[in-house]
Amino acid sequence: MKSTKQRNVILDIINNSYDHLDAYGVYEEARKKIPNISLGTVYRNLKALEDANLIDAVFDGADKLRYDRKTWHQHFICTRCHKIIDIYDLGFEQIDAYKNNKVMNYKIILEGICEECQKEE
Amino acid sequence: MKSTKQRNVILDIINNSYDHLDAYGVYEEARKKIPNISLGTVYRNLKALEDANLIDAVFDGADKLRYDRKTWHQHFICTRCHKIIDIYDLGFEQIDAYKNNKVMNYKIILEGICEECQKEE
DNA sequence: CCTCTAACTAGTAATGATTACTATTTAATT
DNA sequence: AATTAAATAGTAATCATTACTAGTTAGAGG
Repeated sequence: MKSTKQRNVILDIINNSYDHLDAYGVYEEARKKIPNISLGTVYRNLKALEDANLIDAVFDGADKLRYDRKTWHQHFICTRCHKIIDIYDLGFEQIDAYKNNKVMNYKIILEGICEECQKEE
Repeated sequence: MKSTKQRNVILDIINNSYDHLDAYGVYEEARKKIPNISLGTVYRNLKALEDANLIDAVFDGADKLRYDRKTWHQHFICTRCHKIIDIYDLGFEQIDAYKNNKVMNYKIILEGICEECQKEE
């Protein structure tokens, strides 16, 4: 992976933001540094950085992917407004009630390489 | 919510499938019962059924929403082929290694109504 | 340094999942 | 049975994302 000005700016934006930006939000931020950066470049790099495990992608529960720094934390997602709230201090015993947010459901998603894909390596 | 033939068929398909169908997959199944059912009807009802908490939506990690019955379970999602595997017996102590699948990451997503949205009620 | 080339970029067009729209039909209440 | 709000089929539109193309650049090897 080559190190380009565009890629570095994008990684920087994600690493310094707590806003769970979507691709267009990253694009808007990036234009402040590189005014003629292309939206396609933003999408391509977000995907490349995610594949390289340098950033995380979070689905907002509605219709869009949002991007997030790698610092270990979990998420609370509001099913009404689709706001994403970071959780740093989640103990399993508190899954049912997280602070003042009404938890209706929780999902534990394991991500990795399935057996079949491992065989193909 | 009115009870229609279309809605009942769609709910039935989800409740009797272990395939994590996407909207188009549900559409194809539904057409076996109602040949001229409209794709828009499928989308509208999937969303309505999800809002009514009768079915679940799962993001496949790539680009599509898939629908799932409400039976309590968790998911393993392959980051390579985006296969979704049901997990019924997840203990927290085994999060790091789930059967023969290589778990690279896990996400705990709490879903509910955030403080601000609660105030608006 | 200089050359070379694979990887990258900007800009634009295309794709594909999802939503919106419209005229018609239907569930279910009075 | 009459009424009507909600639902439907079919189609058009939207919008997030990806693909394409011609030109540019990072960085490896001489």
